[in-house]
Amino acid sequence: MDERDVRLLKAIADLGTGSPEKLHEATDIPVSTIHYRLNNLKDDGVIENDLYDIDLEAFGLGVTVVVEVLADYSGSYEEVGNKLLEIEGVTQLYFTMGETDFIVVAHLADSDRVERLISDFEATPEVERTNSTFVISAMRDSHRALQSYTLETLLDELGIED
Amino acid sequence: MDERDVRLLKAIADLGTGSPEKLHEATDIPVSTIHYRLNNLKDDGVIENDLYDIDLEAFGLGVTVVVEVLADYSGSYEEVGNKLLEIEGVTQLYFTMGETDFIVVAHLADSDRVERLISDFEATPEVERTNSTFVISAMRDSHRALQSYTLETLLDELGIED
DNA sequence: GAGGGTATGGACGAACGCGACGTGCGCCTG
DNA sequence: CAGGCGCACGTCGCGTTCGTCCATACCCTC
Repeated sequence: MDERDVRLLKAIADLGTGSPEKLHEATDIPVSTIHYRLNNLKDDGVIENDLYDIDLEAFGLGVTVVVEVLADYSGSYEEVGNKLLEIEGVTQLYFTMGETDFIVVAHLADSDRVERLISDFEATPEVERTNSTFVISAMRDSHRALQSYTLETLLDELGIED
Repeated sequence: MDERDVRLLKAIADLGTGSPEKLHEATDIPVSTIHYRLNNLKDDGVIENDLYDIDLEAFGLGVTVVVEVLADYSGSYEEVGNKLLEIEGVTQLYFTMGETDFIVVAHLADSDRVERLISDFEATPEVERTNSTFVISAMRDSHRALQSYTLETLLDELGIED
């Protein structure tokens, strides 16, 4: 995996499309080369399916951390949240009820990077305290939430008659 | 949104493809209707992009919960984890270091369903205690982890020369 | 039974997937 | 250093698939 692969994958993530033509426009990589690269990435298991889900482990972001963030959001929580969103590696950001204010899931290259992540958090003035938990194994880390449901349950819970 | 829409979206999630032909095989919905339906879902904002990311709020799974699970995994943690994975609504499951054993992110239809989720957890013999946190606002809930990085950082952290 | 929304089938042009082939570059070997 | 080999990249072309348009059929509702 080299720079071009990374640019390609990032373009897919940013644009939200797998269209070779669009990716060409964004990356300047010739369309045929995009095919060539994507095929290799599929063979290598970095790309998992037609939806371009990425195996973060294979890609090189194998470290997952869950961070609880306590913050003083005397302004609005959105304001603080947006600052946290700008920190690199933050994949999920939840504003929550209860003891902690934000819960963050981050995907990082290695455990050394966790340090930087935390110091990025602490460098945000509104952040008062953080509490990080290392993930040993991500047994499921999917955005395809519907997978975990049966069709019946979905119809049921959404109140749809057959 | 009706049964067919749900079947379509679930097929996309299960198969990991957006190919109309494959979806037709899986759902028995005519190809032209698949086009018709998917277009409507895009217009309605349920499907967000070419990667078929789903707006869970628009879909009807607008409630997010983060649950810490304490378990007795005298067997293997995989064994317990696999049981937890079977519980409907579990989108992410992390086996972690530290005080808690598992951290779960779940997407549910409404807050009533949280009750059932928790009782599903508690019904698992190995589970000793759970601690759930409601999400007020999911400020980012993306699987496209690369979005949060700049190209430079990615290259840097993966140790790729330009 | 008239009319709006919804669903389906067919047909056509456009886009895509993929294999075949050509080129350039580095590296080994004689 | 010449020649040969292999890999990565790019170009071309063809068969397939996709997406859209239009015409028709369905089905409630009034």
